Amino acid sequence: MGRSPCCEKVGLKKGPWTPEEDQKLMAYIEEFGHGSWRALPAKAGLQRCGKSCRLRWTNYLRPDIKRGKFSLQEEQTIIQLHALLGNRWSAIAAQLPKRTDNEIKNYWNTHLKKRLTRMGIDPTTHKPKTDALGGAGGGQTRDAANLSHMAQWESARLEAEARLVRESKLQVQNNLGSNNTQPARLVLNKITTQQQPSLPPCLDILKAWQSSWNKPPQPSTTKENNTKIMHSMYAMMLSTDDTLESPTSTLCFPGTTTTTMLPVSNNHNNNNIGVLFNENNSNMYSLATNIDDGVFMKDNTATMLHLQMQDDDIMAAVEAFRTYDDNSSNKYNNNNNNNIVVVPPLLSNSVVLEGFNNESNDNNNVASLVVYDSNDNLSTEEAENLAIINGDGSLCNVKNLDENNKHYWNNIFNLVNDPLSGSSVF
DNA sequence: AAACTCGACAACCGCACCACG
DNA sequence: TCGTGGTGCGGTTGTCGAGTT
Repeated sequence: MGRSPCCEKVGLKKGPWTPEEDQKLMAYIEEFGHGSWRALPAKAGLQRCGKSCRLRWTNYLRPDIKRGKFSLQEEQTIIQLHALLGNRWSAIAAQLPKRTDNEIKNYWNTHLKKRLTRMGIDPTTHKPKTDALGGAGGGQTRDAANLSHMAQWESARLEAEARLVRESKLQVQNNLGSNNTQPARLVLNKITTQQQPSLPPCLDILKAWQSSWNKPPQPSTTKENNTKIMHSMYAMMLSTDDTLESPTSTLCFPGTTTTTMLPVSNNHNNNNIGVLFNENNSNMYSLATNIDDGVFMKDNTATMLHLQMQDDDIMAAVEAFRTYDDNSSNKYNNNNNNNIVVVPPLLSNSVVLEGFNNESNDNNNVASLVVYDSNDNLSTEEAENLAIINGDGSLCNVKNLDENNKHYWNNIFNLVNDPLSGSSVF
């Protein structure tokens, strides 16, 4: 036996609300409060069902609702919490002041979800789609990149989880008589904006996302360069809808026969990003070197062009690298190990991102995305496979990843169990 | 200029949960 | 304990405007 409907369906208006209806609803609630939603429409003179009134009020008319575009930090929080909580929009909304669950849900479905999908990340699991990219034999390039993505997102997810556990613990403490009556949401927000020094040594892309947007261009230092790397690699990837579909950006990769230059920015400040190379008719791709504030790139005639790129381009390059079809043979042959170069902005000569192939002697054509910092004196051998930029700018080579992962949960539990460890919040 | 497509967002629907008598 | 009303919640649909053909 079904329950009775919340109101008589017959004769009630549906569909978009008119300004007059909004005015009636607001006027009534401001004067009397909403009280029983079921009884409200008749009292307020509305031909609506109470449920419709409630939704209209909670999702649109409420005075404490912030409308408009989501900020970077809000996006960051949504992704973090979604990785942890899934489609629990109300729980996510509870961490985003003045945003409704419906608004967050819509924003996720129309923006963030698509963006992640385009990046090859399953928006449900927050892990790379291994099968979506792969044809037979094309896996290893993608595997390497996917591993990178997986590590990044897993790190973000675990960090969010740690935060939530801390929050829960804090709430328990409050319930046990603490004088701290600050809502947990505020605490969580504070945590969100601060980094834990003891975080697992994997990339926190969300921190990068946030910090990169918060920081204006500054003179280069190694540390700042690292921040900018994050900006280049991930902040752009995640924050720009058109990143991967730049109408002016056409990348050429092994197996293609033309060389296409990436678009050249007119913006000659240091925010630009330089990208790559193509050495045509050779099945090889050359490392662009002598990087100044742009990049040298070879065209069809092997003429070195000094270019400056916009942020979108770098992600086009990264995505193309990550998804490029390596089914055909001899792409990473010869002795040319340097397949892709992505140059972050504000770059000194000491930091580059490189795509490597170190398996040229067999069928395992592993083209990996490697972060190389000359300050670390990484040899090619050390840099093989995969490296990840940590949240603090240091490097985490994939060889150490498993070992690092072993410490993930320990770190999380340490954060939870030791309120003083690495947290300025407590 | 009209028809069509698509994205964004508001709104609806139905189930689940909770409080209360 | 059970029935009922009220509300929360997540999935889905509808509407509208902008862009494209």
